[in-house]
Amino acid sequence: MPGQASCGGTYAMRMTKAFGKTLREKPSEAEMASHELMVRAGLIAKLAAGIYDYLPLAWRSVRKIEDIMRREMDAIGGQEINMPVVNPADIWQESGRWYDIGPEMVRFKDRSGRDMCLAMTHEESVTDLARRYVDSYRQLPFVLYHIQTKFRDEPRSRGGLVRAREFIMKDAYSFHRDSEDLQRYYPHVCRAYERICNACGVPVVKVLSDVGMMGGNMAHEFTYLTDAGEDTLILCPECGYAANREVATFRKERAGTVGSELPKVGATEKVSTPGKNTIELVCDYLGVDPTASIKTMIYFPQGGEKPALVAIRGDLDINERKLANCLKTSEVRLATPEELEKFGLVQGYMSPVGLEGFTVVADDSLQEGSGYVAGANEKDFHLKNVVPGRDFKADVWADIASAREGAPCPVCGHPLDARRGIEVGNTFMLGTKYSASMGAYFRDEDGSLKPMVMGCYGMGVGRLLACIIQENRDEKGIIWPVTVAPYHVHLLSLGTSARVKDAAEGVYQRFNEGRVEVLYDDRDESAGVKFNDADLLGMPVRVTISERSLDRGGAEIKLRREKGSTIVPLEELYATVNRMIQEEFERYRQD
RNA sequence: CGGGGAGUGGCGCAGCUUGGUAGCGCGCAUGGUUUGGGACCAUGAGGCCCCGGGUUCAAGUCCCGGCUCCCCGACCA
Repeated sequence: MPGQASCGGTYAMRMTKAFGKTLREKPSEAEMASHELMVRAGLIAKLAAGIYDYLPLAWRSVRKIEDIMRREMDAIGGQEINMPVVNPADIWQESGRWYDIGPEMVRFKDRSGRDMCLAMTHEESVTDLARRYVDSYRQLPFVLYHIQTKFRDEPRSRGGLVRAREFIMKDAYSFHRDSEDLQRYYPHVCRAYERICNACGVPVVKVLSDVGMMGGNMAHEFTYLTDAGEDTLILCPECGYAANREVATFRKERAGTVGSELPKVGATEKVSTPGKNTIELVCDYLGVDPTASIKTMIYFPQGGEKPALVAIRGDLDINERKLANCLKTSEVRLATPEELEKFGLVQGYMSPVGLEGFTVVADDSLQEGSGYVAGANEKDFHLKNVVPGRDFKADVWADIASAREGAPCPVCGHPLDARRGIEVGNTFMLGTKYSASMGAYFRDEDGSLKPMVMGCYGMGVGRLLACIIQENRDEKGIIWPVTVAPYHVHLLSLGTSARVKDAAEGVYQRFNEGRVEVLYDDRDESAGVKFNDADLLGMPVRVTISERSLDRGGAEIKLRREKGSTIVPLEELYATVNRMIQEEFERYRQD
């Protein structure tokens, strides 16, 4: 069958022989629909928090998902390899990540005391491979990928396979002569990613994202939109702008502020504002709009040396991801009230005016306008007529504001939407972060030695499986897209009469010989149990054989995703079922 | 790591307030009756009530400590 993944040569399975069972009730551990269904249908079993067994049905799907990934990665020049789960520490020390990454990476010593770790991703090992095998620009570009189990000791696993600690991931790495070549290649990966997700029945949107621990200069996420998601995306319904909230921008338009109406303001003026320790209270009290006020917070960068004083327009919120990025640190932490006290500051009355010893970071929203209200750095007092640049200087001017629903789109100005989603895959333009630090150089045409320019592209296999089920289901159970269904056909017999049994066995035989992927419910169960299990397990085509169907002339055929059914004579069953499967595949055909 | 919740046969839960023989539904086993939407009858098996300490004549229940798991947040793919 075209485009059809094989499952190790096993086409048919009797339910009386199949390992696993279905659960009638919702397991207490499951919150998300996909998680509940995967446990109830006997797809996965939890061994520990975030650590799961994949049972036979799930594993068949996993292999089909992987084959779709292979097909698409091969189509854009990928070559599959496999890299070790266990890495020696030294390559991670070379890249620096041994020191940057926290306890989410599992570290241990081997018997001779050598530092080792469980690779949570494979930039280091693939870069090591590249530096040992590549000498010349003539060998570039190339793309390697592998599909492998990874372990990250997540602070909080959730949603079954959505966020597991041990998970299967497809990771691809491309190596280029220069960044232009990477930029030419990058869109091909993005297209492949969309094709993979679409082939699996999971719609995704491509959004701008933070580079995170990978480093590099540009990154996208491929996100499945669902309320059960854990990422927040900022989307423009008008022009298609899409970004993770971590990096999303927006137009900081001003609406009738004091500053814009009064280009020239006098010296700052200290005013009494007893008890007015929030933007809302102080603005109400002084009768000014929050857009004419300055919000000030103190943060400590990771490592915690010099604190940062962060100023932003009063109506906006600080985006800690953006702040961390512009402070060139991995994360930031808000100062506690006790720490503020040590600096002689009071929460609610702070401002950058007249303070020293801080890295002052100001949001670019404050670059325009003047005559702001800001804290006086004294309890119960604020300052009026504060002019950024005149009354305080910032060490860094940057966009550190958090985009939110309703803010104007940075591209077209239309109000933005905020949606939840699950990140299925990501693509990074890494640049030379790893090749330069690990010495992966090549000789270019002009004789010069250059670091290879890299891209890396990850996609979670188990997470995609969870998304497939989250998206393709109803109140009765899973509705597998045929492309990734464990079996294509669910054959069930009702009743114990020899007539029915013989007919069902005959059909099963015929399907088996014809290599139709069929799950045969040959159990001695009541009709209700069999139908409900068939709905729960969700194979695309259901074939029912019973006294009633035989009286009506054959077997009943029903698509899981549709309501109606038809009776087909037994002689025509094989051909009809094959045609229906073909038609189902057509629905997921790409291009 | 902060906040909340839960650990009782395989699964889902009650019992704990007010200490006194460990229960229900589903599942499982055996026999029988059933078979188009989670059937019925009968019989039966299955428990370190998360762990450790304490109080008490007596602890699933009260007290102290710990572990595990789930949810929200932080963080992350």
